Amino acid sequence: MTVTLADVAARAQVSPATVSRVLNGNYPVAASTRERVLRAVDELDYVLNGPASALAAATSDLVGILVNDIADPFFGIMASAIQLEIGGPGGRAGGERLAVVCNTGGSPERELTYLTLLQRQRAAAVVLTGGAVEDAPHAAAVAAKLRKLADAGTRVVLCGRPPASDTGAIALTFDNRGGGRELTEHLIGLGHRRLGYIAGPQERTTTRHRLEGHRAALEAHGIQEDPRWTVYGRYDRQSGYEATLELLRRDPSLTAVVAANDSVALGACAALRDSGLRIPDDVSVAGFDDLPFSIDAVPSLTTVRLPLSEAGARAGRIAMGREEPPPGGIATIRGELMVRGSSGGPRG
Amino acid sequence: MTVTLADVAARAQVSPATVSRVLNGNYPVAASTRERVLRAVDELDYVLNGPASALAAATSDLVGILVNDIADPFFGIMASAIQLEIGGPGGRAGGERLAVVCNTGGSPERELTYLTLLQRQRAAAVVLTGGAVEDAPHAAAVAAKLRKLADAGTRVVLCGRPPASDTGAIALTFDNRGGGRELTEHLIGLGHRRLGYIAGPQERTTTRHRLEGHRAALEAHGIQEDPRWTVYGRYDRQSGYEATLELLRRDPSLTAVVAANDSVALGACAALRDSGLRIPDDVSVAGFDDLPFSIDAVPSLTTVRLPLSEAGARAGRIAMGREEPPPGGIATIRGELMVRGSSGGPRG
DNA sequence: TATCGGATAGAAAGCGCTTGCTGTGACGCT
DNA sequence: AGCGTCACAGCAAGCGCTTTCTATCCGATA
Repeated sequence: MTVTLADVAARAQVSPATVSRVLNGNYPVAASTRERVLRAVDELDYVLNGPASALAAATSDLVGILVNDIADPFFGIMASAIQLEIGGPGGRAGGERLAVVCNTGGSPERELTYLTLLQRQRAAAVVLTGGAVEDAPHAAAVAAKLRKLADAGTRVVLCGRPPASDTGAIALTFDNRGGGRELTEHLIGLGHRRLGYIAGPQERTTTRHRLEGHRAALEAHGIQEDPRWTVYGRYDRQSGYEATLELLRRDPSLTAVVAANDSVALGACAALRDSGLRIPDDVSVAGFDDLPFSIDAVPSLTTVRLPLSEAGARAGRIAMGREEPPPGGIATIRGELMVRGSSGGPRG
Repeated sequence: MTVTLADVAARAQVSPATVSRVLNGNYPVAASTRERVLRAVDELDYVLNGPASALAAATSDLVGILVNDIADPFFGIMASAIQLEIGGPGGRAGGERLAVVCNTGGSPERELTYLTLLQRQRAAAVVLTGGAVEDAPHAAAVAAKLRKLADAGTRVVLCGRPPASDTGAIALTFDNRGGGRELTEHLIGLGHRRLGYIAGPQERTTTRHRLEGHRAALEAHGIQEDPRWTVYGRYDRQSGYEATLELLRRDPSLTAVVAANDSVALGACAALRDSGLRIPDDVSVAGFDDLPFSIDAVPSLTTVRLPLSEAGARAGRIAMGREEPPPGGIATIRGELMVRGSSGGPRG
């Protein structure tokens, strides 16, 4: 039925071992023999049996990429960059590895299960993207899993995620706190004193860090924060829309709204517009991430650019062992403030 | 070093066979024994060796999802929906399958290589999303590969892709032609007579079908198309921007621009704005797909909604054998015209 | 009480590949 | 001429699991 190594060997009049070596190309094989084998492979249309090979060699060519939400370009862009470096066919790397993207949907359980699945497959490497959940038991469970993976020889890289100590994982972290701070300082510099903040899900590290940056900026400028000014939500447009209406209801005198990310900011813009407010004349809006669509918003969005592609590429290279990990296994990647049309001085 | 089935068996004082049966749960095992085994599994922190299991059972729990561009929400949304149905952890399905999304970047070679990789892994199913490339040799190669996969027992589903005859693949196709036609008829109905068209990459089926629909509408209404009115490009914003400037250069009297998809339309809007033209007062714009951000454009985008989530979910279910394939193995999914603010009557 | 059949558990044969070790000529050196 | 050295090629032992076939134990049946 299916063609096996042995069939190829028989056809090429060599031993299975030789065929294997030709295919893996890590052992001297005479040119003439190699050619004969290759011809047989071709003629028989032979396809290597991945599981068998993985079993025998105790390694596989699978690389896992965990993302929170594959429909969100934030993750899509990183995943794309990682995958390009991992290899996959046509990527920059030589070997053909199967880079697989796993969608956790932000659920801790699914994250854990995917890690187990990847462990089960004896993945060569795993890259986890996006913020982590701050639930202690879960964090411990993930850390334990990561350590186990690392012990088993799987390279583990965190991309845009806080370091997980004691796990042997390399971490490329985004400076969310610094970015948040810079963004809010920009608004304060424009003269804003009453700023609403639309945060992401409460339990995520990214949410907390960005918010901390925001608050640090307020504090540094002697602005007493009003608890009414913060609303938690999800990282999507609708959440931004609803949260903005809520903010407006709580305090109509706000002159600026800082959003947890660009999608949320877009929702905020829509809500403001629907409320008859002009941007930035009545209310300034700021986002985070600088996703491609942000520049197309009207007015274009002031935001903090995160080098998603670059970070992903680097994570991918490290995962493949093609780049030295940063000293200490941790690198912090800074964002860049992008001042655009959605922010301006407050009215009056 | 690593814990194996045998270790668990030893600890539970049973044979490896019994442990395997407990884990796979398809053979009668006494409750007390089962419990003992499960406890041993837990205590030893045993993780099944995927490759070994796949080898012995001659099947794997991998499901491949091929997408053109993972950074594009069009694919992200479909992939997400597919994955949810495939199972993956926490999905609707019971079994834990590893749904992996593979990013072809629109490259035929990578598409082919990924298919081989999946074949190598003995994937349980494969879902191909997005339009195909019209290059004959490549199409034949893909068809051959799909047939081989199907023969090997892998379920193959095409989602948003034209049928591939003789391959045993189930196809859920988007009615791009019909959608394109409807969209253009809407504009014609508003009074437009000079319509520019920004197409996608020339060699893609999706590009051709949408354009054919557009032209069919023109013809049906006795509008003689001017070759200058069509510009080919890529499916991204920048391409839309550039193409629009080109269209404006070629014929400044255009009163409407139809874009190959929403991203392109957004670029078109930006270009028009930058050229001092108002939307829709001076020029109407229309997109395709109705991605989430389309409603946030200013003005919001008239477009054709494609039920990406629904289609993806259905493809996923079919791939898992949980839904009957459509009669004949082919289903056409229609889009729905969404009339919004970016289209209006021509000036004058 | 002798016999059966159902319910479990085990033994063992692979699944298809990799790889350490063992030949085996051919070559170059002294 | 004799012998160490290479460059290759093959043997065979697994890798860790599944699954067929067989053995065993028991209560049930006649």
